[in-house]
Amino acid sequence: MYQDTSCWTAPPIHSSSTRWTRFEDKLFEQALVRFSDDLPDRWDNIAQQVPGKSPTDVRDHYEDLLHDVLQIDSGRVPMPTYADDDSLDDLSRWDSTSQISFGTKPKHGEPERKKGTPWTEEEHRLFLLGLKQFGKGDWRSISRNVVVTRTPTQVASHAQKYFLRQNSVKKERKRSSIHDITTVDTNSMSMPADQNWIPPPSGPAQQQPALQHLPLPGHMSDQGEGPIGVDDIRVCSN
DNA sequence: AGTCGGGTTAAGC
DNA sequence: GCTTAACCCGACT
Repeated sequence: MYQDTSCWTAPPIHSSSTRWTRFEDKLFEQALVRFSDDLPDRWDNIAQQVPGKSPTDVRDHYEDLLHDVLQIDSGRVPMPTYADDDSLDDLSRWDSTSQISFGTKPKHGEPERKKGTPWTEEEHRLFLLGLKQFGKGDWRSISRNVVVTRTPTQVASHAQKYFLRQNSVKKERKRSSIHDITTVDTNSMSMPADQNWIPPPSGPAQQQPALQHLPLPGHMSDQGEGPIGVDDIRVCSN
């Protein structure tokens, strides 16, 4: 029972460049995950997924969202814009079988075990942000409002691995992992122009530059370098 | 071949 | 609904 995104009974779409409907938001967020920030024409691609929106629109919207998150993060705003909205449930995610359409969708009712779509950097960053917003344990809210491409179960599972990694990494890390990213790289996330976010004064002087941009593994076949995963992103304020 | 990382799933609370 | 742990698979050593 896979949900084909193309089969959605799409609600009326208002393609105003200023107003974003829930549905548009969904399309946007899904596209956000699909087109990682390492792709050249990211906003063009994403814009194509959201009818009526221009690349500039989606980029602005992204910065808006990021800004919101950062404000929430810094305790200025209680809740995210649509935190209590649940009218988008049916179109917010795929079944774990189909997941993100990264090209490898199971044909049809395949009894086979699904491989499981790896988390993207983007998703992991969102996860970390959600973690800060809603706290550890509220996977449902995180899934619902932040990492909309993952089910609560998937988020919980990812969190489990993430925290396990955090613990084991203290001892000694063997291979690099996506979970090594523990800081949200807000730069690579396109900081809002106005830079309203004020990093909480974390006592002593440490606080590295909010975000470290670590190279992703991608394909390390030719690069003998130690690849680092999505999880190298760490939430900054703390 | 053994080990590790990461995703899914089932069981327990 | 969340946590924990087993399980599985792919990739790395």
